[in-house]
Amino acid sequence: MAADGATQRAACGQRRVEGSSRCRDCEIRSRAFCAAFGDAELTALEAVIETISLNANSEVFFEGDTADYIYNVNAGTVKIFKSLQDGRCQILGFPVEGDLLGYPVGDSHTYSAETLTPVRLCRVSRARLRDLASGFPALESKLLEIMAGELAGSQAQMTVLGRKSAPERVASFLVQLSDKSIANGGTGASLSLSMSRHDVADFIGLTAETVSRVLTQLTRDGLIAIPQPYRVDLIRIEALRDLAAAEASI
Amino acid sequence: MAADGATQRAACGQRRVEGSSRCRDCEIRSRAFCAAFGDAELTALEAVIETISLNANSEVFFEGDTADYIYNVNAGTVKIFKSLQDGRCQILGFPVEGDLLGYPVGDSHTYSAETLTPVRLCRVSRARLRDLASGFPALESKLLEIMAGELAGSQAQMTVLGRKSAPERVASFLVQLSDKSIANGGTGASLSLSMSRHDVADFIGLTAETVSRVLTQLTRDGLIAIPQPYRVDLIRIEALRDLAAAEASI
DNA sequence: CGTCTAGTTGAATTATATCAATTCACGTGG
DNA sequence: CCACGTGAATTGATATAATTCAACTAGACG
Repeated sequence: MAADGATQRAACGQRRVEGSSRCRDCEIRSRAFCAAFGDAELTALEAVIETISLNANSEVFFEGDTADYIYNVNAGTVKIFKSLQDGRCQILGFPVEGDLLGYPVGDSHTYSAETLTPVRLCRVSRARLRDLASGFPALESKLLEIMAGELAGSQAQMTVLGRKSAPERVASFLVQLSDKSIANGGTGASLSLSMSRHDVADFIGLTAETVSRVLTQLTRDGLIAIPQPYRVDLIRIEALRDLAAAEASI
Repeated sequence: MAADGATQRAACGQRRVEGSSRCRDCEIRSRAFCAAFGDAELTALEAVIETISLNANSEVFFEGDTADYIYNVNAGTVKIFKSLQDGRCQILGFPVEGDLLGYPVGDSHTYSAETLTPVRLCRVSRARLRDLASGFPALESKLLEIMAGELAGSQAQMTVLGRKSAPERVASFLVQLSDKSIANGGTGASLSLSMSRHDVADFIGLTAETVSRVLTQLTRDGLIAIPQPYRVDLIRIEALRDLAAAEASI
């Protein structure tokens, strides 16, 4: 469904820059950093933003690249990850619509970003954004809020990676996707995955085989159902939450 | 050296509030968020900050507590961590002098904080800080910069926890401490640990026994020396870096 | 001088990784 | 429309890194 084979290099032709967009009409603006801008400032924002379309499996940027731009995901799913020398990979997250890609601080990107599905992005020059920000303190507030949210998420994921068992990790991952789906207006009961088992494994610190085994076991136990490989129905979501939430309930 | 036995609850008497401090004379101001304030604004800051002294092994706050204050570590070492229901623990970091404790966003603390050594803290009411911030946009910039640094650190640690072997984890930890020591003006060759083997284990996702075994092996291999349990000399630091840096060198 | 805790070391266990077939889903081309 | 080929997912057998359980050692402190 999502992956279509060869991880072909994103030729320039694949990266269609579609010119300035009309932020006024943007459906996800309220969820993105652009929410910081009032109607009055939108014109300035529109002049600075470009929309880009990418195929599945194309890179957006690499770790270490000069960070001239930051991006907002408009549609589709991206994976952001760090690579080790011998090919090991740690996926840091799966940004979707409304999520920020790249950080407003620092000279170079601290992770690589690659699309999992066809993706539409808004691209903003960091230099221009900085110019804008000087006039709108609300923007830095919003960015601070976003970064704090990401930091809290990273720390929760550190707990998953450092201290949870394989079934707990898988359950945590599913519950997390479910919550995100609910936040975006879905029911959270039926998930459409846009990443492979291997990507799931690289996110929660396991191997693809172990992820597969755990999913099979969860299916046998009646906690989930997998009608198609890229679809997961959460049947007994409270049981999944219990498994995931080895966390102390505050 | 650091731990002195029972994790006694911090009685109120141990939390000595010493009143307002003179930020002007603060030696670590340049390294803390207060660096955002110019000489002119320091008076306002001084009126809002309180200095607090804590014994070793006292809690600063718990995960879930209402976050009325944020803190700056002035001296000593703190551990910040998340707990699971059954007692498992993931340590997120070991803030030292100049580091921020608690985040300027969100209603409650997302982790617990406990001192490892005697600690001096600056405490600022978040409400008052917010008032100050409205006048000084530089403060939010500084906080954004700090949060971005912490986020990058968390993501690096995710890679350690998700994808590295036990020796690589220990080496990563030692190199990280060494770099921090260098950044603070030390040589980075001789480390004074303020945390137990168990705390190290809870930070890098291992058990205390495994940490101990790896340290013994690194000693046998001549990469480090451990003259006292809480002191580690890095003998062949390049070899340690190689071991730690399974990371792709950009 | 004895007690207590942290640390180290050893032996046995186990969860997960690794290696190796199958099976499955899906797009392609006949 | 169906056979085929391809990559992903699943399943099984085995290996192994790290944990667990347990004993022992060494400082620290009363």
